[in-house]
Amino acid sequence: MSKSMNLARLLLDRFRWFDQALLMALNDRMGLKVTSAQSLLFADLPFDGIRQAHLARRLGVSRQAINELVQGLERQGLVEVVPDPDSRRSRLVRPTARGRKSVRLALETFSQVETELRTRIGDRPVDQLRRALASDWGDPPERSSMSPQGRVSGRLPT
Amino acid sequence: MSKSMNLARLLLDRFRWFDQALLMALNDRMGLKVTSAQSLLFADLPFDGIRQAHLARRLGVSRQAINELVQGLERQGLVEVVPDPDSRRSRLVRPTARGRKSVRLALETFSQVETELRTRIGDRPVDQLRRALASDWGDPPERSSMSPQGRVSGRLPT
DNA sequence: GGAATACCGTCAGGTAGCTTGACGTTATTA
DNA sequence: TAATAACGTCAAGCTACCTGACGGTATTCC
Repeated sequence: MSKSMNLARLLLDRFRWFDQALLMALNDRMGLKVTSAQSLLFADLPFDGIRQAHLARRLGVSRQAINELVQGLERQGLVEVVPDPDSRRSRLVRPTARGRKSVRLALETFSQVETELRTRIGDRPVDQLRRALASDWGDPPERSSMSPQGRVSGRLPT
Repeated sequence: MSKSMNLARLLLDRFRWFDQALLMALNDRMGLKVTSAQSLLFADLPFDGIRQAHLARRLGVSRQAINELVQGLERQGLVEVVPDPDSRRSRLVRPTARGRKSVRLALETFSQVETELRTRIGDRPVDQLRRALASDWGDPPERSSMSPQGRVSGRLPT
C-alpha cells in the first residue's frame, strides 16, 4: 500500500508526523497555542534576532506572510521586534525570554523525536534519509512560467 | 548549512520540490490551474470512483474540506460526482475523461521527476529515501490531547 | 552631491484551505 | 423497531497565504 505511494505524498505525510509531535510538545509542555506555520518559524529564529525579509526568503514566502506570523507570535509574547542597529529601514525579530524557552523546547523535541524514530526504524535508515534529503537536489525540473511562491506550512494551496 | 537542518524542514522543502514540478507540469502541459491541494487529490483518485469520506480519511482532513476541493475540481470539469450503486447515502467522485488525462499526467510527472532525481543524486540514495519514508514509523511520539486533524497541502496552519 | 534604483516593513483587500457545529438522509446494529 | 453511526452538505469563522501599493531608508551611478 505505501510501497507504491508517490514520494511527494510520503514526504508530506512524514513532515506532518514530525510537525504533529512538535505542536503537541509545545502545547502540552508550555501551553502554547502556536500554529504550524508559527512553529516552523522557530526553526529559523536565532536568539540575536533576524530580519523579516530574511525569514521570508528562507521559507520561500512573501514578506507580508512573514509579517503576519511575526505579529501573531508577538501578541503571544514570544518574540519582540526591535530596531536593527545596522540599518534603520530594518527591524529585528528576536525571541523574548519565553520565546527562547520555546525555541529550545522545539529544537529539543525535534531531536528527541528523531531519536525515537531511530529506535523504531533503525539508525541506518534515518542516516540515509537525512543524507538523501540534505544532498543537493538542484532546482525542480519542468521549470517554466508560473508563480515562484510556495507555502511555509503543509497545506495544499495554489 | 543544510547538514544541521531539522528533518521536518527538510521533508517539507523536498515535498515542495516535487509539488512545484507537478503544478508546473499540469499548468504548462494541460493548462490546468489546479491548486496544490487539488493536485494532491489526484494521487488518490481511482478511475472507477471513490467516496469523499474515504478521501477525507486518507488525506487526514475533514469531509467538509474534501467536499470543497471536489467542488473545485468539478467546476473545472475534471471530476464528476455520481451516485454510489452500493449505497444511497454515498456518492462517488470519479474523474472525467479530461480528469483521467490529468491523473495520468500527474502520475507520469511524479515518475519522471523521480527519474530525474536519480540522475542527480544517484539511484541508491533515492531507493534508501523511499525505503525509509515508506517503512512503518508508527504514531508520532508525544501523543496526548490536541486536535487530530492535519493539513493536506503544505501550509503551516493551526 | 543628487537622482534613480532597490530593499525594508506594512496597510489593504482578496483567495484557498482548513475547522467545528448542525442537519437530513440512509445504513447498521441491538 | 429503535438507537446509533456514517455520508454528504450548509453555514460561519479562522489562518495562511497572495498581489498591489506606499513611504522610509540604503545603495548605486552619473
